Amino acid sequence: MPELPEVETIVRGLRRRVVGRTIDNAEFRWARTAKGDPDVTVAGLRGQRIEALRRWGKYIVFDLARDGESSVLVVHLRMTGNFLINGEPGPWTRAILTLDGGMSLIFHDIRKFGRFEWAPDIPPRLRELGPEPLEIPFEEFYPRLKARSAQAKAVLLNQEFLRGLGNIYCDEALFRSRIHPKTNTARIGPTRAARLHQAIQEVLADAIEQGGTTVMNYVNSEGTQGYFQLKTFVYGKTGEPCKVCGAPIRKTIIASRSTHYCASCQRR
DNA sequence: CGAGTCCTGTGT
DNA sequence: ACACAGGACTCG
Repeated sequence: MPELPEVETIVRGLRRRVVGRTIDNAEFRWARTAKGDPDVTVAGLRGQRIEALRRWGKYIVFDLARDGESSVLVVHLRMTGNFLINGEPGPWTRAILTLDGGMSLIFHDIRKFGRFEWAPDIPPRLRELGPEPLEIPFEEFYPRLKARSAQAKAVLLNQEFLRGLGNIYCDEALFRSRIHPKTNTARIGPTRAARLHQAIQEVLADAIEQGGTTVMNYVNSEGTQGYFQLKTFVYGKTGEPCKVCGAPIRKTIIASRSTHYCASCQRR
């Protein structure tokens, strides 16, 4: 479920509740949720004060401090991960962070793909990711786009190009900018590139404003059902009429991911 | 590049 | 029974 807007929503929901608190204990009910040795991770997290909480692409970064030493807890929710504040542990609970003041963070993750990594600092792999899509100016975006020579959908999905876009928002941004997902990025001129840059920013901003996009059972950090949802134009709309022109939305596979587009609005 | 892997749940 | 799902990593 989570792409940049969903992660941003979760981080905003958690931040005011956890910053300034101390991790009294950590528990992994699914050992592989911890990257490396779970016991080492637990020992590393105990007694850490949460100094700040931020988002890095689709990652959640807890900035920690203990005895004057800083470190980070990096969490990736992958497909089905989520945090519940003060929730009851259940069959899909993979990790629990017990904070001071009688507070707990339950990590709920049906598919067990989510990962917790405790490290001295932001790992190199994260530093090598591309810029934040909501922060990159067009003057930087355009040459970056032109420097690639691959299908637009594959480029947008690549976290080394921009960090945080996932399958839904790639399809939606391409639709909004009327660019066919198979267009080679090296052949996108300044006009279309500007539309794409703006579409990316708009669709992410819209989604964040609405608390993300719910496909299946999205439950926010407070444990209540998500009520708003971004309306998608193409994602998951295969066969339905395009909301702009009425042509049926098509589905294909690009970079081994399902890709939705309107063949009439998005010409090659 | 694509294919396989990690996983469980849902829909056909 | 089988395809498919918001993601990312490893391998050939």
